[in-house]
Amino acid sequence: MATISRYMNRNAPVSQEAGERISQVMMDLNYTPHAAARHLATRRTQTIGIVVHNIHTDFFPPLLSGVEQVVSENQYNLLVATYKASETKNQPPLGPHNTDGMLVFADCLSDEQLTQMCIIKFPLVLLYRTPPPYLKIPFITIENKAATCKLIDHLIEAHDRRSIVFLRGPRGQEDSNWREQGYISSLEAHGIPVRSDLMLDGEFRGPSAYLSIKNLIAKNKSCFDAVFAGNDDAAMGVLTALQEAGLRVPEDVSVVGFDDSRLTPFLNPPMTTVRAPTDEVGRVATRQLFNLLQEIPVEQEILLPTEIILRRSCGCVHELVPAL
Amino acid sequence: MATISRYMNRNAPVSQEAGERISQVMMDLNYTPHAAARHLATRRTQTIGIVVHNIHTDFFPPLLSGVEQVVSENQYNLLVATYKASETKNQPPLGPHNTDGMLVFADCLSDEQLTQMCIIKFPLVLLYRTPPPYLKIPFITIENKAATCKLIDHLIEAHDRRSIVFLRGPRGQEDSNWREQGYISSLEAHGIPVRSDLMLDGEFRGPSAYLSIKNLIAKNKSCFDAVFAGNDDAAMGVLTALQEAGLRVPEDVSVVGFDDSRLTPFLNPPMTTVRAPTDEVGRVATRQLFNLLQEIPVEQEILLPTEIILRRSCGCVHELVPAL
DNA sequence: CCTATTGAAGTAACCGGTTACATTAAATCA
DNA sequence: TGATTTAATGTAACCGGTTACTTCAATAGG
Repeated sequence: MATISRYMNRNAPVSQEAGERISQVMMDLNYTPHAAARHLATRRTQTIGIVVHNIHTDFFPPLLSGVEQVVSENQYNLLVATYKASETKNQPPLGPHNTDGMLVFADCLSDEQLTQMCIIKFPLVLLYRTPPPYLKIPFITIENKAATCKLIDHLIEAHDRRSIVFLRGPRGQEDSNWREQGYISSLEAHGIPVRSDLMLDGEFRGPSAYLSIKNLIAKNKSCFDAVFAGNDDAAMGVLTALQEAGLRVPEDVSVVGFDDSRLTPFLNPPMTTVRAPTDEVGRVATRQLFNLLQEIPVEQEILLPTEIILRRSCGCVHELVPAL
Repeated sequence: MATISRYMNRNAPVSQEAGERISQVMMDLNYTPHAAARHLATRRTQTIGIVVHNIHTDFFPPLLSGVEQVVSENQYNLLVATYKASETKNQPPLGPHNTDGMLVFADCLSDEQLTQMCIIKFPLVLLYRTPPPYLKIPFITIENKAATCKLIDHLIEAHDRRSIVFLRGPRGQEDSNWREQGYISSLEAHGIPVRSDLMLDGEFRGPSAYLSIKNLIAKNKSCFDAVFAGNDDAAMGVLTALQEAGLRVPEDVSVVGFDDSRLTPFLNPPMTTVRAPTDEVGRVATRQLFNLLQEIPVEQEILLPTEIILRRSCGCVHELVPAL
């Protein structure tokens, strides 16, 4: 038995002959080692987990895809769970009991839950959020504020927009706050007053954004000339609401998003947005996590750059054909 | 120890007092049971797996999302792996050793691999494929042929298209074959000859579709007046190629897709396509798998209906605003 | 030639739960 | 009241591997 184990793990010498017999018998019996037994004995699950809010918005696929890529390169398994601490009293479905480490998206886990996991030294990497100040957890974020600021600058300077609606993301999500800061600082830099009646909920989702814009239009159709949608998903909802109201994009209203998700160049009109390297976030974060697992020192903080992408929805002439 | 186990699994009476002590201590110690130990003892992993080709195309998110929903309703874990038997010699990353059952997308696993798993009675449900005739594995498919046929009928009858390009999906994927059958039978029903020079590779992916159309245009710009793209992803590639060549959609060329993925109504022009209940496939399949796990008899074969959705890309007037 | 080292394989404890079986006390029954 | 059932708990084997420790033979070193 021990020899077999040593053969399979190649962690001690095994005679040629024994090796051949083992591999022969393994073939004959169609043997695969029982993962649970191995996990139990080694205390390693060869599995990492990722906790996200949901899977079906355009935002997650590239993230998951990046994660999955690195995970399979490392011959690990990937457990995917949807969970949001603020919406349930259940324990998180993933943790030390079934994974070796975890990627945590934004506010899926509460500060207390993170603290618990830190106490037991459970390897974590945070995506799109910073840890509470008393915890040392590596995290990956993207440049939100500067990009948003530039985008708003562009609306103001290039397209002479002054009444720019800002759609917030979900409360408690840092990206949303930074984008708000960028919005405000751009307005202030241009001496434009920040109007709270133009700052609405969007929740980074189409339906919610749609409703916000629809309500705004119901109150006063011409009180705004541009919309920063929060993200691309919300931007789609904005387009719908504007179209319903007979407002033209970009002639009457400029619309800009965030993420540069795969479909933005195909929208009508093609959407001006901020390119965020979502798949790269997934890859980098997963590599960080694997480093943690091997106790290789990791950078505490990684900030990935973003870049504004001008297309037609802000008012720019845009003759480029969508890239694939 | 046994009492604790019984308390946690509630499968034998435990005194009130003992129960309280246990739960108290569990809180104090911040105890979570070790999944691997449990798996080893019970021979159940409380985990199901899904094998797909990749995650990042628009097709998979709704599928995964549907699966994940049912999985978490059942308090199970979900292992996600990308794998394609035809592209590697490695063993599949998922199987009896780490899951209780598996969902298998299309041709991710080979017939031999399926056979192996059947021999050991490993619960499987197939997505978008039928099992080889000698295996009894429940499967979920969608109505491909009739829908494609109707869509081609529509191009011919409503828009007077005669030279309709057909972009194939990946070889070995049944959906693609059925769609081809639908295409052919519609042409035949209208007495239009089936031209092999109009049947090109698309692989259900944008870049591939783009190249096929680009090549075709290079040969003869006006040899076709419509494109059935195979799926929506490919349709996006088609749009790009046409746009580059200065061909207008739908005036010069009608373009239609398949799937009705989330973005199709937002494309420019909004895409005529076939609505496939992808998330429902995920849910239904997962429910089937859970039935198998509990040895509840399941339907061997489930065929979900599809429905054609007319928008502007085929030439129909389309005033509806995209729904969210 | 004797000892130290190395290669290969065996032995058994251990990982952390589950569960069949045994035990004991309390409750029910005739 | 004694016999039987039921509730609650204890005991220990077991799930299927890993690995520290041991054994033994072959080889190298002095």
